[in-house]
Amino acid sequence: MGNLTERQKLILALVIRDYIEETKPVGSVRLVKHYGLGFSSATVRNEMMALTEKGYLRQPYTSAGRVPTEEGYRYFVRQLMGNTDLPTMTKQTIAHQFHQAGLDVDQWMRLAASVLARHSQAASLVTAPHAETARFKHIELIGAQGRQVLMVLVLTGGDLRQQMLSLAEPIPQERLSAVAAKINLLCDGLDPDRISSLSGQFDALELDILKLVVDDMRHTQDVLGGEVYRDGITHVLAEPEFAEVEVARNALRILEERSLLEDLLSRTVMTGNVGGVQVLIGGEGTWEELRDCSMVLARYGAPGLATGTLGVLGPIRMAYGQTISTVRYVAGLLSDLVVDLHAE
Amino acid sequence: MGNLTERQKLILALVIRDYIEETKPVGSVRLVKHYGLGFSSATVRNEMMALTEKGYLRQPYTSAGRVPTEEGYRYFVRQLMGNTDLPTMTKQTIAHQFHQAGLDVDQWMRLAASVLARHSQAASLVTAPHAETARFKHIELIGAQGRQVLMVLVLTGGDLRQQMLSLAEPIPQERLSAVAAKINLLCDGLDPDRISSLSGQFDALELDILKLVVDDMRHTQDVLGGEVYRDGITHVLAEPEFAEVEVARNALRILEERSLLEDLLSRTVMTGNVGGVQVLIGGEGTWEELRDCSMVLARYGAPGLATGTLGVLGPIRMAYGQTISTVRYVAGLLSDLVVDLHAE
DNA sequence: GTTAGCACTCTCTGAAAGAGAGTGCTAAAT
DNA sequence: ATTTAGCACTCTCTTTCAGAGAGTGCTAAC
Repeated sequence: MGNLTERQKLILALVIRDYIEETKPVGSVRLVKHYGLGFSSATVRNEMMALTEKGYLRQPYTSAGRVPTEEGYRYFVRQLMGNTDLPTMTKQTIAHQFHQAGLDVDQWMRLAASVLARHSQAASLVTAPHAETARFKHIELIGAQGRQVLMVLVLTGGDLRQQMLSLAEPIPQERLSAVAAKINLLCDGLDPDRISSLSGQFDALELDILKLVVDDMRHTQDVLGGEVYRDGITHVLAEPEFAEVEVARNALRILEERSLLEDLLSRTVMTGNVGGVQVLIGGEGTWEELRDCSMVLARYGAPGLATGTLGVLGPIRMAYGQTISTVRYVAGLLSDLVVDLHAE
Repeated sequence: MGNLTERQKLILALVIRDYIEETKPVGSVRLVKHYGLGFSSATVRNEMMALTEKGYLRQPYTSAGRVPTEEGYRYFVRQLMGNTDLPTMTKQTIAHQFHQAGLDVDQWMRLAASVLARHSQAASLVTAPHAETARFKHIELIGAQGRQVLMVLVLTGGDLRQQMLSLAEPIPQERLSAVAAKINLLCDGLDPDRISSLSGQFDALELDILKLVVDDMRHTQDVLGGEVYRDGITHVLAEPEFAEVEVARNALRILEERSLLEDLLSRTVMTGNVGGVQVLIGGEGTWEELRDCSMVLARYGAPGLATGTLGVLGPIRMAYGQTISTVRYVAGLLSDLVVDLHAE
């Protein structure tokens, strides 16, 4: 599939650009006229034929204009696009919004989803940051009415889990506080496995609670342990490729079904490094559900402390440059947040 | 708009039933044949004319079959439907699922959204329960690294709020614990206003924190203070009336935009009683966004303790009987949960 | 009050025709 | 050896038109 000449690269890039803007097959004449090329439409036709041969363009039907193939988009993103970056103005506006939100993680997540959705004109997705390896930090047991007890579990990295317990018999608050104090003393900074190994030093009530603590800590390590924030679902519906309801359903299922999402994330961004942006174009042969759409994903956070995932889902005909730089920039901001939360 | 004869009621009910099943205008001949009526199609035509006159039916175009108007659906829901109830089997299955979920509120919410979506074949919506009047129960201040402090605030009813604070200077954990203990002692069971009035008894650091506590408590009283759980968005997209993308967008915006939702809920279910189910058919002249869809909403919980909202959004051509009974039943289950969590 | 009969209305479907856009090829020009 | 002009050809999209079909509303008989 030999390499492309400079002129072929130019034409491929222009076809993609034009198709993204106009949503209809790009013809040779239009290309020459609209972008003031220094050669004739016949030349463009010849080059287009070559690009079609190589699998980067295709014709919806004989003697129609050209449309980029998925392979074409991939080549564009990898080789042609260059390192786009958001305008400084845009960056400042976004950063400003985040600074106004203070240090509330929930706010940041919501804002991140909103910014991603607006700037990429697609559906966005943000998972809350959580520690990769959960370590115990603090437990609090607060008696509610009767046998009900609220257990609040704090893990390193600020992960917080709550749970209502229903005990066999009412326990006075003093006893609960004592239990919490003992656990806090003995388990400080330990991972779930270490905690399990300490069972000898606790009585029955304490062991009951420790078991819940360990379960909760293990659960927190899942990819999607925390909340998932979404936004911009209506944007993708506005795109013509999602006019077909079946296509739209398929795409939204990815955002909606936790199991699909978990599978997808664990096999993509979770294998990559923080900071890198991954682009999935049209399922890539692996994900049937993604057949008609693309995703731009990134992992953010501080490795070892806490990480999360964010990304965007839109049509394959997506403004990759703009979207990738937005995802990268927001990932950077959220990484800063995570570091700030842990910084001294 | 005089009352309807028994036969007119029967015909209206059958038209609605048939239209819900078949999604196409109902003709007089079909009605007679398909439901074995004891009178002729000409009679049905006469009655249909009367029903059209009264505003309960309409014709998409001259000499087409009849389709229910919104007014028709409303009459049906109010007068004709009777008190439907889910089959005992179905109820048991649902209840069983909930019991398996233990006492984890998050699980219950997710399950409720899932059950509602599946049984009504529409998009569902559940808000977590929270106290109507927030009362202080417990505060915990946990030093993270450096000047960062995690504040965990527990309110009566099990509402839990967390927040990361960034203090002006590092404070040792002993001091933080002392502050928390003092606040716990003095504010126990108080509402935000009372807490504000105590300012004389605290020093600067304590006042800083108390201010955050009060703000957080006030925020919790909002309709949508907590998390919103959604499910079944793909169901509504499968309905033919949402094939038009504009219509689908409009409907999904209601679910997506917090501000719209807040307005909607505060002006409907929040004005009603716990237990009652409210049905909104086609915007009711008030909500432009709801023009092409219906919602079935209910409030659940225990008044005075904690309440939440749940509901379903689907096309106007909705199986109201089935949906209403599902919403009612799930609301009942969640109310039981809330009571359980507070019971002694 | 109910029903059969019938003319009429309106949509839906499919076929046919014409317009338009764009290609691929050939042969000339650079 | 490229590049370009010219041109026939292909395929879709839109419009038009006619016929089928479903269902009504009216009238007159039961």
